[in-house]
Amino acid sequence: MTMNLSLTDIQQTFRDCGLKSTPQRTAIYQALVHSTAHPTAENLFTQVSPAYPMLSLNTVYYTLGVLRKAGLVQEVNVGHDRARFDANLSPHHHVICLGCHAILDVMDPRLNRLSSPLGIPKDFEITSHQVAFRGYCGTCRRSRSSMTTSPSGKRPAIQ
Amino acid sequence: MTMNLSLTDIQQTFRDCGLKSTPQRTAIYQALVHSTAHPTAENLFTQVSPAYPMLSLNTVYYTLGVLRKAGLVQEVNVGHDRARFDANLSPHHHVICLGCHAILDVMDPRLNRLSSPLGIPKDFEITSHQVAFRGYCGTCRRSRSSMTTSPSGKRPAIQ
DNA sequence: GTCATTGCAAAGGATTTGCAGTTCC
DNA sequence: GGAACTGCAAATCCTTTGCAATGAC
Repeated sequence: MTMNLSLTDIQQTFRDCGLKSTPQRTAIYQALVHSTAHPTAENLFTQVSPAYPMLSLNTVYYTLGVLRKAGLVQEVNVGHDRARFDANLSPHHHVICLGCHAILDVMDPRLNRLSSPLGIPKDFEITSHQVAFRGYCGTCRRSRSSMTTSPSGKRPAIQ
Repeated sequence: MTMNLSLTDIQQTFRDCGLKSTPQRTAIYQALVHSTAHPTAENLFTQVSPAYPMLSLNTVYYTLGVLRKAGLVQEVNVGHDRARFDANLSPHHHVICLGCHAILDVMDPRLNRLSSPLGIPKDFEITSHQVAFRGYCGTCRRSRSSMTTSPSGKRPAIQ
């Protein structure tokens, strides 16, 4: 989520990017801008559907593709599961909960200034970087600790 | 790629993890250990197939799943395309070429010591982090610059 | 008027599941 | 001997493609 964009703001954004402004497109983008949950295409479909019962999931995919190419949206990839989307355009990083797969934005500016990595070919041009922190959110941590605590304190070797 | 593991090393590793040692499993793991290319399941299938003509792609998936659960292999996710695998167990990071989708390991130890990120809930427990650098390798950079150079130097607004 | 966008249906591609036969321990 | 592993086939799930109708500019 970047900020509170009004409908007219969004339509102006579309115009600036040379995109046609349709009700579906506006609704999908607005839902994404106002979300911090990094929703999937289907999440957005479910959220926008009530207002546009004729909306098809295909349109959500198509729209997200258009917005991505226009640079208004980024795809966040965690695991090789379904794609998740983010309308936060400022450089930022992510924290991913391994339990519930929640994704949180991390705006820590120190992470934006990592020096170029050692040991890569000199002619490799780095254009961006992103840090992914993994761990367990409070809720998942609590439910895990009550589950996996064993007398020996050992974890099973597998899984 | 971690190091040069012999067949007996690999069989010992499997034994240590409580995994049965089969020819297919050994071949798949060996191929992965000796690769720096972060191959896909299908890459590994193609590579191992000649020696084991009866090998099924399913077995490759199954094996990679077993190795992942045993902690011998990690899945590297770049984009939401096919999963790629890495037998490098030491903490490390990745550089991804946006042109050819090559993935390089980055062993820069400074990246292993990032401080905990600001602005996340205090009860979120971070267990690991990984930095993904993106850019263009020398080859892709050269073919791109000869292609996209335009008099105005402007990039197209879309795509 | 033209071309992007939409919706529906079908296709595509990566991965998983079911199951019988085999192999490792 | 028993459980894990393998191979084949079919199923599943996310995403893309084809195409005719609609709508934005």
